[in-house]
Amino acid sequence: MSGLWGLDDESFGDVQRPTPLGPGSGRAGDAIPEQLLAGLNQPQREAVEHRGPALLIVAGAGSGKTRVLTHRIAGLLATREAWPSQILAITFTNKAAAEMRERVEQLVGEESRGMWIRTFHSACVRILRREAEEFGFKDSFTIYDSGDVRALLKRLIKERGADIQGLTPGSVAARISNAKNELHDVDSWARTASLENPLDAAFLELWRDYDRELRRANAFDFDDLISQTVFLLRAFPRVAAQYRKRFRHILVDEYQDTNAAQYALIRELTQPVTRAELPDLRADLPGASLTVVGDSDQSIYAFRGADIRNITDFERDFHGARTILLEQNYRSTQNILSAANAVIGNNFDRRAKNLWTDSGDGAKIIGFTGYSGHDEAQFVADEIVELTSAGMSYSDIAVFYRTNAQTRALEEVLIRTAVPYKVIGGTKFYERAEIKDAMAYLITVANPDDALSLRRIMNVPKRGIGPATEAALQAHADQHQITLRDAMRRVDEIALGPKVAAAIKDLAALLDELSARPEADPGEILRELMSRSGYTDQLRRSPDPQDAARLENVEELVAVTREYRRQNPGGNLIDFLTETSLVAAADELDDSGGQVSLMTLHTAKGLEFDAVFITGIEEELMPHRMAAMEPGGEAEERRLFYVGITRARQRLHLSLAMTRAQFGQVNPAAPSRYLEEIPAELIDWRTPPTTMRATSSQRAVGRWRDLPRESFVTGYRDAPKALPKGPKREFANTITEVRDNSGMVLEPGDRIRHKDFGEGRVQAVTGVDKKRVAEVLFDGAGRKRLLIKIAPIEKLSP
DNA sequence: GCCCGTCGTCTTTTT
DNA sequence: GACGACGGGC
Repeated sequence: MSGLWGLDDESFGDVQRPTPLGPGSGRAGDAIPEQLLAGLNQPQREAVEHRGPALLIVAGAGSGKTRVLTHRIAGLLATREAWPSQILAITFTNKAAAEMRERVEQLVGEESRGMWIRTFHSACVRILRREAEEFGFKDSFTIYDSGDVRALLKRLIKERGADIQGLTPGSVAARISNAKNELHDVDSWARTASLENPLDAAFLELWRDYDRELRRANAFDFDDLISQTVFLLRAFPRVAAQYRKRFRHILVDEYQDTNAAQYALIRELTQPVTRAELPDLRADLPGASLTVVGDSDQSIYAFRGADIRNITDFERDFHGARTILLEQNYRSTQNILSAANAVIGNNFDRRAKNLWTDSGDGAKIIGFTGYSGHDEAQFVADEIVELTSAGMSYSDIAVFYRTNAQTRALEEVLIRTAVPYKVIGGTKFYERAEIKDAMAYLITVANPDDALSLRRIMNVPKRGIGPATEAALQAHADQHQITLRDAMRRVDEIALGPKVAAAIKDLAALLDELSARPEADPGEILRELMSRSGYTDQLRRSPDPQDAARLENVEELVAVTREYRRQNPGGNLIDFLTETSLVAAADELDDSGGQVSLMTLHTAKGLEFDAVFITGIEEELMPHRMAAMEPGGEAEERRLFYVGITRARQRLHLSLAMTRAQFGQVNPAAPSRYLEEIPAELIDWRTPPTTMRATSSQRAVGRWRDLPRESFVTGYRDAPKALPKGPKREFANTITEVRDNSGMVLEPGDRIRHKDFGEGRVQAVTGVDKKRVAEVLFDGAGRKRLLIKIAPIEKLSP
């Protein structure tokens, strides 16, 4: 236990200092400086000033909760009620944590050093690494992401032959995750389950296998990070007492998204400390003061165990709690807020809350109904062009959708229209095979016990180590109770061909050599691994043009690791891997980029933009057909829509399509029920939706799929006029279709023909090279900007 | 052991 | 329409 806290900036503040203040003991001598209170409205001010054991700040969307939290922290420091090291602020994303840290630093300067402002997961990783030895783990443990979990389960299911029972990696992973979020372990779950059910019995065995494999690999999954921390604090009271003594003020953001395990963690950390537990205390300490901020209307993570009761029952849970309501909105126009209020008002069983602003009605919400997802995407692109030519910056615009699959059409059209964009989340980069390979190499170096990563790279690049050889190695490992990595080192003991044996030995030697340098620059380790393993050579020599792109990706990863080292001097390989494991989608957001942001509605939470597009507002998509079946799912989907609406500051666009492609198949789509909940006068429909929904649910889907287009048009609710007719639009689709117009020379005045927009005249040409953009006035479709290189156009005449 | 073609499955949201 | 599983030919 000694050396628990090094002499770094996080050493314990002495709680017994001259102005000792437990929660509830009243205020310190110093008053909160007026500059920290200036500009706050009355409830905000109260939320900053209140002192007591527990405080719930119910913060409606855009009501300035980050401001309140940061000013509250600054106030605690300025009055000397707390030392920085006594503050623990917990968020859900790194971006939120970084923003909070930055804003506190702006308010109090250097003094913020030593505070823990972290996500749930990274705070827990930190505790687990510090206590690993005590707990029987190595502090070099690695973290399995959902892909790793599935890969492991896939193998285990196959080994047990459980696949015939219909158990899939996905379903088993979800069940284990849910159970762990409920703070179950295998044994406690077994006690509550009825094991006569063969499916449950098989699941239980798999879970046991899975946990055993994780332990053997010296690895944790995401859910373990929280639950194991709770188990640790419960099992080792002395360890728990250290943390309880240290953290005197705990603040939790987005409290409505906490699950049972996270709730338990907060409970553990806010328990009092007695002298019996920590003899060096001069007196017993009351539990830390707890401040939570949240909004039950924005609870959208029930599917991963978030329990809305954590926030609704807060006052009952935490004795002496005070609740403060923030309802004044500083973000959106009244029109946007009215729409949001109207939608969320349809959720029963909620504490009434009404967002308001004094900043005026603003523009009307714009609505659009497209024929197809492509048509809808074209609307989005056209509006973006209009907004930006009116002076709005790309980075102030965001496009939201319910499912990641919807990005395809949007991306195709945005590329063609030359709108710069970035897809947030989707985590594409780290999911590429070559990046996963490179990361597996790094993990294998950092954590030699991790057999999953070792298996992944064992035969990449090809070394002639096939399934049979791998099985022989594993058998040898099992037989001698050693790890797979040990078995590779001792390959001489196995009867294998000389070529394969030499390859295995070489690989083991390379990995061991780099494992011996745990503090080396991660970028340097990666570079050596990639070149000495032959990985880069294999890509370089390949005739496949895609391998050139893969090589570039690997090089980009090397650049990422180097950048990491630059930002975190002394950051070692384990630190780097931890950070990359815990990045959330929202963390990728970079507002300096000058790009439109594309993301799911879930990712959008906590963000705001001048202009927002919410797309795919259709039945089956919003509410999503899967969610609608779950208990409480329909209400949660409504909250999701509400979250999307309230992200917009100035302009809100709502769009849907009459048909939506899925699996390459086109299906009819009906307007979402939520659209009808918005008062009609708030929306200016460019093209209104049909009232198809009323009948669609009663009709066999196949029946009206074949109806002529006119039947879509008749029966529009108060439709001013029929949808624009005209030739059926064919959208040039896949961007993978190789089109290269780089040779085409266009000048103002040229006539061109576009595949979708028909004929038009070039007005101007800007940009250089691959990024040349033509501004074209089409005879029928109006003004468009096109990326010349890839636009589906042909030149007609000079 | 490796390569390549065919066929079936799948998609909700994420730390 | 993408990806993985599987089987046949080398």
